[in-house]
Parts: sequence; structure tokens; C-alpha cells
Amino acid sequence: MPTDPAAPQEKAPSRNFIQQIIDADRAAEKNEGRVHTRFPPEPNGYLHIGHAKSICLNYGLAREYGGKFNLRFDDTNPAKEEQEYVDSILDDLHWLGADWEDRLFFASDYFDQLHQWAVQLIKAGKAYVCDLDADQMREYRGTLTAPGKESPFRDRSVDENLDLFARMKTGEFPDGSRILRAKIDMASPNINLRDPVMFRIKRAHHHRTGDKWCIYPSYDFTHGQSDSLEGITHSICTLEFENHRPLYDWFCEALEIHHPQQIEFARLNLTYTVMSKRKLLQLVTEKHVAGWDDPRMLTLRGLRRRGYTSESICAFCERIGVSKVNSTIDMAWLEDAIREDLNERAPRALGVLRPLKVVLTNIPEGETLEMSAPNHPQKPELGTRTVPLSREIFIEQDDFMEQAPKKFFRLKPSGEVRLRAAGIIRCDEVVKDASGQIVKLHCTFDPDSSRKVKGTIHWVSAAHALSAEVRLFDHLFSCENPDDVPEGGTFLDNINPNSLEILTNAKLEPSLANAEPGSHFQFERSGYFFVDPTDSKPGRPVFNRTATLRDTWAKMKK
RNA sequence: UACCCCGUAGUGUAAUUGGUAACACUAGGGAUUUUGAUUCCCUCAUUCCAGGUUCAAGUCCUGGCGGGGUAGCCA
Repeated sequence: MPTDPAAPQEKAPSRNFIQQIIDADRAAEKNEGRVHTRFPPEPNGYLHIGHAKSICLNYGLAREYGGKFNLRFDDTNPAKEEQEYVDSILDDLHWLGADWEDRLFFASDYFDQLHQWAVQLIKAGKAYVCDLDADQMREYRGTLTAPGKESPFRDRSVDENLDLFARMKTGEFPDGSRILRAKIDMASPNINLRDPVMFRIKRAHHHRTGDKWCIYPSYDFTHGQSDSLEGITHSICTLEFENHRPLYDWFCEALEIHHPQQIEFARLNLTYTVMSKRKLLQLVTEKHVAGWDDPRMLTLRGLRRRGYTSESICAFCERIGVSKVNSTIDMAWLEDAIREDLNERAPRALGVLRPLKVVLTNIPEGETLEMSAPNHPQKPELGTRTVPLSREIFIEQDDFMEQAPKKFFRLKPSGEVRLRAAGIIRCDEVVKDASGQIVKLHCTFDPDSSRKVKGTIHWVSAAHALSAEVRLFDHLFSCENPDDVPEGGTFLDNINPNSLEILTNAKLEPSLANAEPGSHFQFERSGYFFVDPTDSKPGRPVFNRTATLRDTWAKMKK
């Protein structure tokens, strides 16, 4: 049917507040209509899902408006930064799919320019060298409710400031003995404007500039200028920098340079996890997890190893939106995003996590039947594969109940159930050991599966099964907000002791022996699994459970 | 007790800039199903509170209340 151009159009997709700002800027032809964003990580840790939100936002905006996107490392504090982090961030960004083309920058590239600008501000009487030490600085700064007082060094002459700053640079003074400050307003209600630090003396080896410098610019004296130098139009950061914006603006104006607009949005919070670098680091260093790429960690490396795809993470970031409201997203949204992606792309397989042996008494010993199973029920074009069936098979322990409730559609004594892609079995006998534990089931197999049966279960032929290690993960914390602890407690008290379960005796269909590390499968009725890229060996894959399938039965039991 | 930001279903994001609350996820129902999966339907808010302006307020004004941020020579 031809579309009628006069017909009411689909409602315009809603615009978030940043898009609205950019729309307005472009309408006013600000920056000649250009859009240029950037992602500015400090290389002092690994990227996590919260960074992904920022990356998708910045990169997405640049693409949407046909603009540019830069990657810039904010490396102004050599004491905390390392090349290792630079490398991992580069790698994670590539994986995520962000493309900065040839625009990879480092704030440390601008140290000379920043130094020059500092001299310029000194000459303009807008910056001075202060001899107060850190404790004195704090005293003079005042408090949230009380104004600060001016430093006794505030009115030094330009020449003296120039001389002192030059000597700071040449290394004449010890660390912390002097500092270069902007001369703004010690009584400002915004503490960031109470003569903030521009350059500090710090003898530390920088991962890029080595020992060239012993003075380093502060964040506030670096960030806006770096944006400016790169022609950034919209400098997007998180809410805690709101109070820094007046200072960002002050430096751009005092220096009379291109003035990007800082825009703040709410950082991502998720239930059942922590997001701060400090806490993630603590989890790693105190060995509550195996490392930065532990599949339970919401670092990009952790998610990647867990089996999350970059597409699912971007879809998630798209779905959560962006605003200035402090909010906490339900972890279920992340799980939903990966299920949605993997449901499409993951080929199906049969895998029994906790095996229970079943003897199909009417199949002769040594005989192997070849069953044909679809690789994807909704995508016949993905074809089928052969799954062997023989006298002894494994089924999931949960799929048999001796005393079954009425709604239990699986196997029970004298009951029938369908074996996926095979046939129907009837449970004739429950075999137990001396202690009453169920050892195995005796069933009869009916290859005619045209009959209607309530339940269908997965299975694996015992003689052909691949025994594999399967790792199951749960939330790292057992409550929605791990930081919600009684007096004297810490977030570590809320660690979920059962967040990792390793199954060493899972039974998988034999085709999985050749599963490629880094590939995804759905074990039918169970979940999505990822072949661990670092621990798998040829012929001996290790599977990480990325996510379970939705399970309405499990919910009914509650 | 200072300044700044923010309050819309359980969660998150919208609402053509003053025109009668939408979308997604969750939850609860139902249909289909050789995965209790997928898919598909249905149900769930008078927008923090109180005044005010207006024919009309989630949107504007005033005053409350609530949440968050800020006192590194961290970013």
C-alpha cells in the first residue's frame, strides 16, 4: 500500500534534553552548526558499564548529527595513571565500536600550551603563586556555609608571580610548597571559585611525558582548554561537575578561547552492583572477584567475558535514556538487553547442567539413533544438526519430581514427557540407592512424537556426552543497593556468597566439543552460554552462563 | 546551616513548549508453542504537597516537602 504523504506522520522520536540543546544550538547556528563531542577518561582504571553510557551518548550524538567524536585521555595526575589502563581503555572502546578515527589525544599533549596559558593569566593579574600548604589552604578556603579568606600571597606582583612560577617549573621548590591559583573570589558561594588550583608541584613519573615536568595542571585548568583546543562543541560530563561549570566558563573567557558548552547528565546506577572505581578496585585487590575481567564484574571486560555483546550494551544504553535525574536502573534491563540480542543470534544446543541418568530400556545397548534438531526454531534457514540418542541419557535433575505438584509438566513416575527433537518417554521405575537417593530412572522410549504431551525437556546421550565445565553467575551483591548498610558496615557485607557456581560435570551434546572460544549458544530451556576465550582448550570448552532464559515456572514456585 | 541540580506508573524515559499523560521494562492475566523460551494480546499514574495565574497547568508563578551534589595540591 502506498504511503500517503499527507497522512499524519509517525510521532517524532522523543528527544532527550541534550539533543534539545543541540537542536537549539544548530537552529541558532552556534559553532556553524557543528557537533563535536569527546570521551575523556582518566587512565586510572578499567572502563565499566557506566562509561559505556557516556561513550554511547557522545559517540551517538556525533554520528546522529554528522559530527565528530574524539577520544582524549585526561592524564593530568601521573600519580594515578598508567599505560596499562590506556591500553585497556583503547581495547574496550574498539570492542564497543566507538570510532574516533584519527583523533586520539592526551591532555598531556597540551602541557606546554597550558603552561603558556598560565603565564598569560599571571600577566593579566588573574593568577598568583601561593605559599600556603595544603592544611592552610583548607583553612583559608572556608566551608560550605562560611566564606573563605584571601591568601596573604594573593597580591604578589606580576613579576614576582612570574619568577616564582618559573622556578616552580624548574624544580626549585619541593612538592606541595607552592601552588599556582586563579584569582577569582574567596567569598564565592561556589567553592570551586575560591581561587582554585591551576598548577601543583608533583614529582612523579608520567606515563607519557616521563620526567619532563614537575608541575602538573589541575583538572579544572585542563579540561575546558583541552575541549577548546580540539574544537569540541558540547562537553558532556556527569552531574557532579555541575558546580565546576562556572569555572570551566571562567577559564575559557579569561583566556578568550573557543568556548564549548558543558552539559551534565546523571551517571548510571544499577541495582545489585557498585559502580565506583574505588569499590571495583577494592573487589579486585581484596580478591572478592578473580580480576577486572571476572564475568560478575560490570566492567566492559567482565561483561565481555561473561558473553555480553557490544550491541546489547549499546542497545541497553540507548534504552535507559539520559536525563539529569539521579536514578537506578533495574539490573533486569541489562539482562533483557542481552537476551534480546542472543535470542536472535545464538544457535541452540542441548546441555544438561546437573545430570540425572535415564535408561531407555527399549533401546538396545550399543545402538545409536540419529536425531535431527533445528539450530534455531524461528530461523529454519540456520539449518539442523544431528544429535545422537542411545540407551542411556542424561536429563536435568530438576526435570524429574517424585512428588510432583499438579502444574508440573515434566517427568514424574508413570508420567510422560517429550525429549526435545527425539520422542516421548514414560517413566517406569525410579531406582534408588541404599540411602534413598535417586540414582537413575528406567523409561521406555516412543519415537512417535506426534502425540500431544505437556512438557518437553532437554537431554544428552550418555555415551556421546561431552563433559564440560560450566560456570554459573549470579548478582555480585545480594541486595538491590549494596551501599545500604547499617552503621559501621561496608558494601562488602552485602556480597552475595553464591554469586559463582562452577559445575564440573555438565553433560553437553557432542557437537559442542568444537565450539569456538568466544561463540554464543543457547542451551535450550536453560540459558545463554559463552565459550570462555581464556580458559577453554581445544576440544575442552569452558562455558560461562551469560544469562538465564526467562523462567515463569521458577516464578510460579515462589 | 551556604550554593547548585533534580522530583511524571514498581523501574526508566516521553508529552508537538499551556490543550487533557505516551513508550519500554517489570509485575499480573490470557493466546500460540516439540524450549514453562520466543512471539502476540489485555491490565496497572489524575504528574511530591499546598496555594495562585488561565477557558485550560505535568508544563508558568509563590511557598513548602523530599532526593542528590559540592569544603583534594583527584578526576
